[in-house]
Amino acid sequence: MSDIARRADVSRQALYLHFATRAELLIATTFYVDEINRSDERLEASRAARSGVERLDAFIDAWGGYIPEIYSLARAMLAMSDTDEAAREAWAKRMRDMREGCEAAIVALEHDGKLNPEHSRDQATDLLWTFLSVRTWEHLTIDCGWSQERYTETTKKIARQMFLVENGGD
Amino acid sequence: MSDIARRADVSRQALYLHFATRAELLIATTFYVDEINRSDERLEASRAARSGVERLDAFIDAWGGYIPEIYSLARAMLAMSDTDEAAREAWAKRMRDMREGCEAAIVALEHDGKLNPEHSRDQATDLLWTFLSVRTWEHLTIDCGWSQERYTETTKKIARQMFLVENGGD
DNA sequence: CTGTTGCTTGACACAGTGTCAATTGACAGG
DNA sequence: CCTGTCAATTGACACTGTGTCAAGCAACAG
Repeated sequence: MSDIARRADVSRQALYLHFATRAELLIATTFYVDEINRSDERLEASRAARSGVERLDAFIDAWGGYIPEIYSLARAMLAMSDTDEAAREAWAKRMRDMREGCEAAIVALEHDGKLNPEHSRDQATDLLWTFLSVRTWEHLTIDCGWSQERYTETTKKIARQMFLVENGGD
Repeated sequence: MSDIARRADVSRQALYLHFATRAELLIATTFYVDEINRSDERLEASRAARSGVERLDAFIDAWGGYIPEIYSLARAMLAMSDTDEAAREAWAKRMRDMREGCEAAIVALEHDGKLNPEHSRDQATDLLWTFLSVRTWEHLTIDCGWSQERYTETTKKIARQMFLVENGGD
């Protein structure tokens, strides 16, 4: 809080006039960051896609490309979630919203008759949700040293490999 | 530290006679837990496997089954890694060791001529490493509500689906 | 001139980690 | 029996970080 106050050129106590706790400040920051990054517009492309495969690719590009923008904040929120119930719930809600995007992509595949019957809709959604989690991104880019581009391309490839009933195009 | 001391029926200061910092205590605990859980024996089965597919399955069973045993400690280590360099390095080393198990399973597949050429050895290793990470286990079992059994079975299934050149048996 | 608003300074409480000094009790060896 | 050592004890302290509180100040509107 001291660091933030200094960077914002206000007193530490002034922060508490606006945010009751550190967690609350962090949560408010997530909304602000979404706003300046126009997170909703980013996901527009995937909703506009015609085929299921297109939608899957577009969603992976959109969300996968968004993660690096929010990673620092995501880390802070995840760390906060260990001790703060409100932060945990706020982050969980954002992730549930993101899961809906995953589900919509899987449903689009299903609608095209292209969803691999090895996986139910729910299971495919859970798996896609996991591949696109911040932790998975963190592991592949930071621990494995993959570039951002390699991350999105490989994620698209394995998603097609796993979820498509016929391998539809690379 | 107070809590631990109380549970161990010693004074808080006695802990500092044995472990210089909280991080050091945590790191020492990981060695202890490995010892009482005979973590090396668990991975024996996968080394004994004849075919690559068998080895892959055995490794997923062994490591996947070990995660729940160490999860609390892993969480503590991961949280500590945010602030403590020694803890980060200790955890990273354990994970690098685990990655060798992943690589050995992938190499065994490769040796049988069964590794899907879509993925290089390194890439397949990184992906298997990611699927078997504590964070992925955490996401699937805790956030998605999967049972432990479902986690290992599904992980085996997607590993076969992704890494095997011909779908070899379910 | 006055009341309100938003911020300031400066103090404090509380929890947690890590340090230090003095003391105690057990135990082994001369 | 005395003595040194060792491991633990109690009790204090420093330092950091979060959150609270009170008093004061500057700007601004009516």
